[in-house]
Amino acid sequence: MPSNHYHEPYEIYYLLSGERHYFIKEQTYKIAKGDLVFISKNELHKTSDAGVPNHERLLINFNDRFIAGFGEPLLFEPFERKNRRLRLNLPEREWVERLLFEMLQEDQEKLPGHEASLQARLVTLLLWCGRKLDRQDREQAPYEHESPAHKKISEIVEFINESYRQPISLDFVAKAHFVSPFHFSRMFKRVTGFTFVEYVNTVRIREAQRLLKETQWKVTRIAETVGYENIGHFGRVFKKVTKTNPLDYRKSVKRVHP
DNA sequence: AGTAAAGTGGTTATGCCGCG
DNA sequence: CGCGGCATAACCACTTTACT
Repeated sequence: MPSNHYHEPYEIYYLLSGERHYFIKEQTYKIAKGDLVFISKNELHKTSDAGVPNHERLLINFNDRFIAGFGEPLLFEPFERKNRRLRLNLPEREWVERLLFEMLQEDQEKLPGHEASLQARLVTLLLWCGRKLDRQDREQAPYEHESPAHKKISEIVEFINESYRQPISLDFVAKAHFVSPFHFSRMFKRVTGFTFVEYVNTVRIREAQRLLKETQWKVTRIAETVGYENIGHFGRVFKKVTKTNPLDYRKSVKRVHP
């Protein structure tokens, strides 16, 4: 797995043991043993320490194409809900764990038909989760924030996600939300796992990558569009996040020019 | 037009403090 | 325990300059 905080494939995360914090898109979840977590394609996410020293997890990554053939919208249900954490009871955990370990084995052994086998199990898992979430939503109260601080940061993250194209400073954001910049800086790091600038840059570069891929715009224009006033600086940040420069990225990702 | 490297002044992250 | 202030090193944004 790349250490990057967003990626093209969908991700399913299952915590076998330990405890984690998981920031996804705009909310932070406390993840306990036996929880399933769903991260959609290219969504920003970051795990951080929850005070428990060790943890084991299982990851599944897959692309649209892998299950596109089924044409079943319910498959993507878990990735489209507001609450991305699915809590399992003991019998459910046993069932899910068996499924996951079977998938792991199929993936390692690569016996004939392993791909179909993986698809079948993934579809089984996703449908089951989709239905359970459906039921849960009707029966239980919706997602609640861990604390007022989490709620506040959630709102601020949403704000940043909408306004990163303009110049944006920690000081401005903090004051606009009635918290001291000092306090905000700490709170943001604690809740999201990102520092403020780290977060803003990541969001901006992700958008820049999308534009490099999907448009023919010049790098200068893209840099401006995503909120950088200076092309040199944009290049430096881009390299730091993606390990490559804008033009090379475009070349690597564009197959045929239309 | 892009990229890279060096220099600058401003911003941010963070430890330590006090307050309620 | 949540919050705000202060000090300051580290970091970052932005410029300048030079190179492909």
